[in-house]
Amino acid sequence: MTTIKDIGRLANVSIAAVSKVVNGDYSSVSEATKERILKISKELNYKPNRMARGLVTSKTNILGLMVSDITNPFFAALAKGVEDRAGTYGYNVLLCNTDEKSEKEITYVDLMLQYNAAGVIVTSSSNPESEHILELAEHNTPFVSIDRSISSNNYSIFVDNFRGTYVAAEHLIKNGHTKLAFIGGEPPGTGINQRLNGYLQALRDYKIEENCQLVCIDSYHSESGYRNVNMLLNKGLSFTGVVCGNDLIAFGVIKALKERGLKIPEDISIIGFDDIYLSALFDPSLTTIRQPIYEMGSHAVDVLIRLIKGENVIEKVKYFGPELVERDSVANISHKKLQTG
Amino acid sequence: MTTIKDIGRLANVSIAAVSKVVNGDYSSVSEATKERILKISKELNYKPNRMARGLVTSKTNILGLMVSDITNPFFAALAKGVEDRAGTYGYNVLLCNTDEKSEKEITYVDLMLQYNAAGVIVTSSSNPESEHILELAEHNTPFVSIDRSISSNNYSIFVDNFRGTYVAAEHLIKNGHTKLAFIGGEPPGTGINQRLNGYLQALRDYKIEENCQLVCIDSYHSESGYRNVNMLLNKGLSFTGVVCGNDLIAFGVIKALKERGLKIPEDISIIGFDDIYLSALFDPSLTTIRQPIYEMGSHAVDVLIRLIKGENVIEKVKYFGPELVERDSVANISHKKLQTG
DNA sequence: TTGTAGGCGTTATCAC
DNA sequence: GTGATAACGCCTACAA
Repeated sequence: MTTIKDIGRLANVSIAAVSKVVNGDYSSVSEATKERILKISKELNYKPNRMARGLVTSKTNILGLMVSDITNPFFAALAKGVEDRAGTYGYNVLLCNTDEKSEKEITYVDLMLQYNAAGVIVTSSSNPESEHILELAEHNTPFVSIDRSISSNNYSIFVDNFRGTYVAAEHLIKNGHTKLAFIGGEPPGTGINQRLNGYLQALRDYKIEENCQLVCIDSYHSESGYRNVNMLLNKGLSFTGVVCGNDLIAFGVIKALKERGLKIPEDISIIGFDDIYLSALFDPSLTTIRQPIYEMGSHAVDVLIRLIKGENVIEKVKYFGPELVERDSVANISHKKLQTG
Repeated sequence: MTTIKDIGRLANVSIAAVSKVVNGDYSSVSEATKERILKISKELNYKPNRMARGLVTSKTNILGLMVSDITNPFFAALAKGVEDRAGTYGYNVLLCNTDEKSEKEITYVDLMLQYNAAGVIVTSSSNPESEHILELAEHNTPFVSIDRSISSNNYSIFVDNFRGTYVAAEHLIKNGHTKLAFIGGEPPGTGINQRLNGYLQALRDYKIEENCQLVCIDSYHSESGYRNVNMLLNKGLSFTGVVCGNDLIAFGVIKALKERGLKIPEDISIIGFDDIYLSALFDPSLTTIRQPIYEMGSHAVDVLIRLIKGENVIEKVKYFGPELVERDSVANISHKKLQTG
């Protein structure tokens, strides 16, 4: 490990000069010494020790990104958006997979604190408790949350979840569906509640009687969709459409329905949420509510950097618009209804 | 930020005593002072500054994990295996997504070096050049590679890729297929070559004439499968089965075939590689070659920890056995052949 | 333009 | 048992 001391010795200059030059500050060194230092540091393949640097500056250029399930392509896409944007600012991102365990989340918050992360981005978690996230604030480490409310006054980014499922349910209704199931994940802050609420509101607005039995709250994995739709069917409940909490759930639902010989969308229409890249590959390709996740990740970084720099951030909470992506998992059954009605 | 100095002052002891106690070494402190220190450090919510610690010990408990595409559930599963295992050793993992760009890989290697990672795990990359990885070795940071050969003598873990595609092709052949296409990703070290070779060897062993036109090497994304199978079909080439470089490619292939009205597996049989969790959800569920990725990740950590501790590692290269997972994307057409033949 | 020196929070050595 | 104190590598006044 070569240090500025080594370079200084070989270049016959003080470590102060070396420090300046390797940090790109040439303001008070002669051209000659600058060249000498640069040359030698390259020859020795000098790499600054960030531990030492971090010790004195008490800041690093690390951004933490905490996701609850890296296995979900949704979060992978988010990670990409965050990484790309962070790169443009010269920051590196440290991806932390909490696996939906709040103990892991606590560990990672500690880690971020102990390694002096410049800032952190936290995403939704199945665990509604978030006090430990506030530790970041206590230690003056700025953070922004995505699709998760931590406290009443932190910086956060949401997709309009309410509107998303409202549009989803509405889309089904406009296609003639009146018996709609809802299968969602566990409540992560206000996130899933809003999704549930959007669905419920759509039912109300269109004067459709709501049936509590058709509402399932479980987890955000495909197994949840698989399990719950089977449960609904086993109970003998009837429905022609299901609004899913995310695309993975939708995949599970589709799997279960196919196994039972049901056809999608002819027999049952499905609508997802997120629009992960696999949704277009599925058969049928999934009609879903797109979250502009890449953009949300980018924006989170923008906000975080401003916070780090102590600059002003105007919007404390920013909502992104969800967007209906029509593909092949929803059928129009208005015609059918007229026949039978 | 409370430091050991603060605690020392409040507890009326030296920082040396505090340092010992907070590190769990009670060997040379009285019960009384120990209690006092513990109590105060808890009250002040003391967190050791790892920068400072890392500075003096010149080691951290960070393990780097470099993956080429976090969007691929295969790597997400690997990350899980690595994280879980690292946790049992008290190490934290820093997930680096290189996005298949060697510039990013270089950046991350630097980062690992600069932050004194205890060790790093590198995985396959589309980029065959790997000299920059050797920088880790130059700086005495141990590393182990998964499915990628860096140098002739680094510690590495492979799945037997050759055997994997051999078995895949053999499976198709045993089901009566004689015209087999191969669609793989770009050559990541020996990885893809081995996969291609396994396929070729199976053809030879079963006396099936190989047709270069049926071999496509592109990338590991679903688009690659989609694009290449369409190309083969557009060329008017005939084949009844395709061996895919990974499951994502297989998904793309399936998508393309369905769009053309072809039935799977009736018209064309598909076999993947990896067995990501989505393969079971697909329609048809994908017959594939399973890599025990979680176990491979675990093992990589085991090896890495031994290297970090300077312990002896017997197997420099470890091969894991791939496993055929039969599902619904392969049809037996022997019967058909007999009829027509 | 250049160099000296103090200090960041820890660990670890060595007296007491 | 306890406590000074010297590193670790770097940044940054402040002097020269």
